[in-house]
Amino acid sequence: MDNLTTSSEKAYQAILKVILEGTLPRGEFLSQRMLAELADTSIISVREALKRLEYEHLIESIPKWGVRIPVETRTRIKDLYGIREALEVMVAYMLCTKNDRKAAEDLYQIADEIDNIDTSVTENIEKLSKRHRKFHLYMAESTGNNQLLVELKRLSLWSLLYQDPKKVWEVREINWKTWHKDLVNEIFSLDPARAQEAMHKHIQHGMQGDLMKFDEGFFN
Amino acid sequence: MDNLTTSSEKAYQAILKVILEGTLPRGEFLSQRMLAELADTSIISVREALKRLEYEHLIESIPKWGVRIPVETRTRIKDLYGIREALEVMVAYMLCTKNDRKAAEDLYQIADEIDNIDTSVTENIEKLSKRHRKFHLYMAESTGNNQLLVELKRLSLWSLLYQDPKKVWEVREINWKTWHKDLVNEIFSLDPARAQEAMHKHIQHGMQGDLMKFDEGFFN
DNA sequence: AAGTTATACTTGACATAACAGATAGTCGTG
DNA sequence: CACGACTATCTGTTATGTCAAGTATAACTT
Repeated sequence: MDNLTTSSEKAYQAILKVILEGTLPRGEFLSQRMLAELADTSIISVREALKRLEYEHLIESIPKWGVRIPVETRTRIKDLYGIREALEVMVAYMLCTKNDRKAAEDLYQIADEIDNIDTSVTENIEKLSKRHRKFHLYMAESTGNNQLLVELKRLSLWSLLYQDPKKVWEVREINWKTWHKDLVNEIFSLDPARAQEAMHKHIQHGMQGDLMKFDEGFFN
Repeated sequence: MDNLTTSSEKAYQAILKVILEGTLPRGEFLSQRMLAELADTSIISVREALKRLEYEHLIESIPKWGVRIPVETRTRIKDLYGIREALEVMVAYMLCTKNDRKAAEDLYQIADEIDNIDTSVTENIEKLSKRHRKFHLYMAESTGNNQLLVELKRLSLWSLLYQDPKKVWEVREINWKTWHKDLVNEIFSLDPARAQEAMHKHIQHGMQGDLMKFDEGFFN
């Protein structure tokens, strides 16, 4: 956990916690005073925290009216995944044109670890989720563009909102054993078109999983 | 100009104004009280405005120390252009796969307007800048992904920071008369690889112009 | 004269409280 | 019973004042 030196940070962490726990109802407006009491700080710190959370797509703010946790819709999911896809494809493109062999080897190894995890063991699922996050962040780091990393982290918070990993991974069983290794190979194929197309597919595949969850009414 | 109903908005507009005018020195820390006096509001409204400006990459904030207009560096320019490139390439990709003929025709017309403006007339330069902005925003709109538009607008504010259009456009004289029309043609070529590559080139070309300005010491 | 301490002043951060707008409930009147 | 005005009480917004921390300057000591 970060420093809780500043009061805004304290408010941020507290609100983030209850959001991720899912205790707050979606769609209903949240009272700033209530949140201040909950976080044991003042309203103004809460407001700063809310600004940040809005920026991270975890809440939406309607001026003069308040903030709320957005109700998910298909279009919202698709839109945010679109941003994610844009950034990740750019990562793939940059890695491809840079052709950093060290990064290629490291990534291949991480990909191998991911592909070989036995998902039938429930304990492994969380581990898989962590590895997968590490995988994508490592790619972003390897581009050398720090802003890309920042933006991707900002989005990754949102996707934590529905982290029931069982559903997420189930869908991907199709071509399981080489799914991530193939991606790495395509990225480092020295052909930007192939690299980008592989990443497009990768992200879109993930989105399909989340959309299925949505259709099944996973988000109350 | 937006509603100046809220006080934060007022502060935001006032601070944005002085930033874009370039009257504030880069690198030096700005006093919140001074800004509050300048915007004729209270400190807290200024603080909210600063948070937003930080998200828009116009200022950077160092906790417990204050905010300042960042000194530009080559890496900062390249990093932010990287984000821009990611989003714009995604726009191109989506337009290509959607293949909306109406959008194609509209865009071709705007591109034609841009390509045919006589840049030797100084009055036209601002017009050109506006058209170019419209061009890119129209593309983003046509994707149907609203978030893409939001993110691009957020970034476009930053690039306004060095809007001395003479320099910007000068560089692009090379293959002038069909530069934007070619881009539109490539995007709607039905080949995602070509669409993306054309947009990569387009943005990178713009970046090269700004980097040249930077090397010439354009940003004091 | 040099170094150290004290003090006044600046800054950002924050809490409290006052303000404005909207809503819901209630009381009173037709 | 119905309907309109008033009030109590929510809400977000914002101004004022306070606090702590850092900085420069003055003052004192050796």
